[in-house]
Amino acid sequence: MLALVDVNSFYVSCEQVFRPDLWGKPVVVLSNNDGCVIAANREAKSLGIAMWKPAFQSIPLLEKHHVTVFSSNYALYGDMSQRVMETLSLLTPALEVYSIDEAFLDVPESTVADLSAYAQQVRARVRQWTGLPVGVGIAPTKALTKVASKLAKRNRERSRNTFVIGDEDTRRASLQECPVEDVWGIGKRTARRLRKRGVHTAWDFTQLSDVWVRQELTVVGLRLKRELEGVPQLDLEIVPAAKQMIGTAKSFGHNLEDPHLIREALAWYVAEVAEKLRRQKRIAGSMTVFVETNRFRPGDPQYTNQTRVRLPVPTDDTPELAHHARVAFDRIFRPGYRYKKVGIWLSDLVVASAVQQHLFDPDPQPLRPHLMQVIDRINTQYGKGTLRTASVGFRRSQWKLRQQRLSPCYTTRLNEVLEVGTG
DNA sequence: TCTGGGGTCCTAGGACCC
DNA sequence: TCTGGGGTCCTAGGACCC
Repeated sequence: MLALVDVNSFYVSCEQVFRPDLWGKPVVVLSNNDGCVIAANREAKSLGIAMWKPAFQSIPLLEKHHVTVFSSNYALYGDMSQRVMETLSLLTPALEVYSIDEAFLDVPESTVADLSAYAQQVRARVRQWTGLPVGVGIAPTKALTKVASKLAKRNRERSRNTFVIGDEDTRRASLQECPVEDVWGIGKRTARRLRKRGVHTAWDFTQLSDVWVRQELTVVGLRLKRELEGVPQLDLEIVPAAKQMIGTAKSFGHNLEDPHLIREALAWYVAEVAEKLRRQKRIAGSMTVFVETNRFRPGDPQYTNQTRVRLPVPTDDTPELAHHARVAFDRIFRPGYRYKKVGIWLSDLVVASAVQQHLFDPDPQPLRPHLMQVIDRINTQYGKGTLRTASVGFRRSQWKLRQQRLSPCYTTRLNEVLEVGTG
């Protein structure tokens, strides 16, 4: 049996752990750039606050109900996530970290006799050690644990945030209660198609023929059907698979027309992504650079383009990557548009030690890796961008994201640690 | 005025090879 | 008048996840 553990309203709960005065009150967290509401606790949802709506459209409602609003604080959420995962790892023989707030656990043999008790134990332990509330869904396959997890949420009081699909009758009843669009792996588009064919629940989906599912929804759909039937198709991935791409693409605080400013933003993103690459001990063989105008302003002329560059030698060197990124950018930049976003993805990643030198590399620079190490160390200690290439410039305030309601980095910055008043 | 970011997997179709 | 079959690699685009 597998267990899916997920933190309730994860981002909001992280904020509340350090603001206990906010438990029981409506709280939301905004996306990057303070653009949309992306997380809301139950109290906020019950006020009718919609997710993924532009934040400025929700402001009247937020103010009317005195909802507390935070910008996203990924340093905090990332660190809290690690604490949750470490706690869970002590409660299971095998753990897959599935996302920032979810993990699949192999249920220990010794607890199979009383799965509900195990679920409660997991909940209590995470609560005590991290302060965060979690839900637990237990079932024989990953897709079914997802269904169980939904049901655990639907009736929190009765289920105490846990649900077990342990026998055939429960499986059938659970699938019949589960709307097809709530099934893991069935998105909006597919759900619409399925509903047109009279498939309304997860159960209906399992009644379709294999042939049809394979043909219309590819092997992915077929795998899903089996999983819902209780036949495991997806193994626990205990060792996280190496990333195939590493990238970053963030919207600007304001739309930009000036290519010089966009190049500076791109240089900053390159530095971020190169550092990520080095941390994962990988080098990149190619990169994709892309630009986008603001698609939410249909009145503006729209333009998006991307280009892929194969690097002469795979590298993790920031200036080298920045050079190629700039060349790529100049290839796709067109004047006369108001740009919203520039992004870079690195791919063809290989283990750094496996680097194949270019036979005719005109300018091998054996000291560069050391330079990168020094830069990374300084920036870790003194803050991102302390030491940077000149191409990043000094005008970050003209494009950086808006974060007007950022909470302190309680657990990762010494000078922002929570203080307990003395009187 | 203000609408997220970071990923994965799959398929179709074109270019190219022998 | 008639123009193969089998295969790989690459890119673009769609769909999905959290």
